[in-house]
Amino acid sequence: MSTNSAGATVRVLLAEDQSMVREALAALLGLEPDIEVVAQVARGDEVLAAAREHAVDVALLDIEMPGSTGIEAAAELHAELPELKIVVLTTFGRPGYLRSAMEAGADAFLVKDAPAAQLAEAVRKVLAGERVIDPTLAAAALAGGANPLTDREREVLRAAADGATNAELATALHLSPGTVRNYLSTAIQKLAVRNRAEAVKVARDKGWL
Amino acid sequence: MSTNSAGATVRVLLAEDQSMVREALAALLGLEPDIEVVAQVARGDEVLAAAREHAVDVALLDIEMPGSTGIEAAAELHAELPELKIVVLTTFGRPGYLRSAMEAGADAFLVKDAPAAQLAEAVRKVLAGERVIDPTLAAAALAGGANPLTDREREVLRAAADGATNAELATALHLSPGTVRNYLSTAIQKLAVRNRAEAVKVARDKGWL
DNA sequence: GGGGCGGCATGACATCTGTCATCCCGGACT
DNA sequence: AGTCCGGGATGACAGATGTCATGCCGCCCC
Repeated sequence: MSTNSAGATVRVLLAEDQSMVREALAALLGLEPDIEVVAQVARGDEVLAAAREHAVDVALLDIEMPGSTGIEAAAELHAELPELKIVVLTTFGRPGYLRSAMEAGADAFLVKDAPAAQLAEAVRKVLAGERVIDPTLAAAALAGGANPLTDREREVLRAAADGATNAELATALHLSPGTVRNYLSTAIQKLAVRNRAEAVKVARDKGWL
Repeated sequence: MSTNSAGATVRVLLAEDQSMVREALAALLGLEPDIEVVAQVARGDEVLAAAREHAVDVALLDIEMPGSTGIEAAAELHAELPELKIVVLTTFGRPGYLRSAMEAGADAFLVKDAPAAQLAEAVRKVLAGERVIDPTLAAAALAGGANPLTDREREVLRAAADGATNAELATALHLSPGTVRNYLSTAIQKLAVRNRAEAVKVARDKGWL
């Protein structure tokens, strides 16, 4: 159990699947005298156990990871270790990601093309009880509105993303081919596009997929 | 002009668009006593000028960058500064990327989920005249064969990737709609898939797009 | 000079996709 | 009880897409 009192070093967990990036971020944080990276994992489903075992103060989570996403890991951490501060760090500044990260209990949301100095800064701020969110992204998330797709529409769209045909989608999802087309049709209209490919594209880069 | 003689420090240029990753990699390399990161750029089209200005020994290039790709930058460097060693570092281990990186004059090809230690090691090896390539990837590149698509097919497929309709592609590429369909049809057959969406997918993750 | 290949085009045809109207069911809210 | 919404389905229809045969041009190579 760590105390987080002034002067003590912050115990950080790093979750990121690309080793080179992960170890590089560790090196970066290692330069800060008040921060210590005490655990590194490459999969979302190893986050909770590692956080428990190493009694970490702050978890730094990438979203795109095998096993489970950083968002899911954040939700688990928030439920099991409510004291723990969570920083979500991701490649894509998708408004939907920000929204779901916050709903999962994240304290900070950073994109990887922000200056590196913001990383250590964010760690310190969340520890002080602050929340850290890129204002531009926050605006986009609020303006963009919530995900308009129903669960089923999202499922079907996700399944259709790789170019599967309607018949294949139907068998894969245990639906009638006609129903698949109906869901895709409504999704297409809700997203104001003209075919499934465009629908996949916009849903993806809003973080709705 | 640097000498690269034993004992001298290696002058490295880092090209990577995501600041956080770039600065983290710089921190990582900074830990090595014999390596010095003397220049950092975030765009492909700034690589050549920076390499000239800072008299670098090794250029470390990400592929996915705005301006121009790391591959294109590598080709420029190789033509203008043949002495310079080039390490291509990328997120995706696509065989096609490896192939074109090598054709562009790269001396090493690393994927970001290799262990971080390989980065400094690769820098030293290329400087010693060695070539560094992941054997698994090399095998895949050789087995996978060359890109079977013609220039036009690739162009059309790339343009179709975002879900544009045939008519739109036709006007965008100054072609007849029928011709667009012909190209897509041949591309679909060459890639042994059943529609444009799948064609885009497989072309993409072979690095052929 | 003939053959092959790539770029470009057309027309015909079969299938796939997207839309719409319409239906049934169950849960939630008034 | 009535209404709305989401899940699931059917059938009909128009338009988009994929295939194929065929033709023309220009280039390169034997």
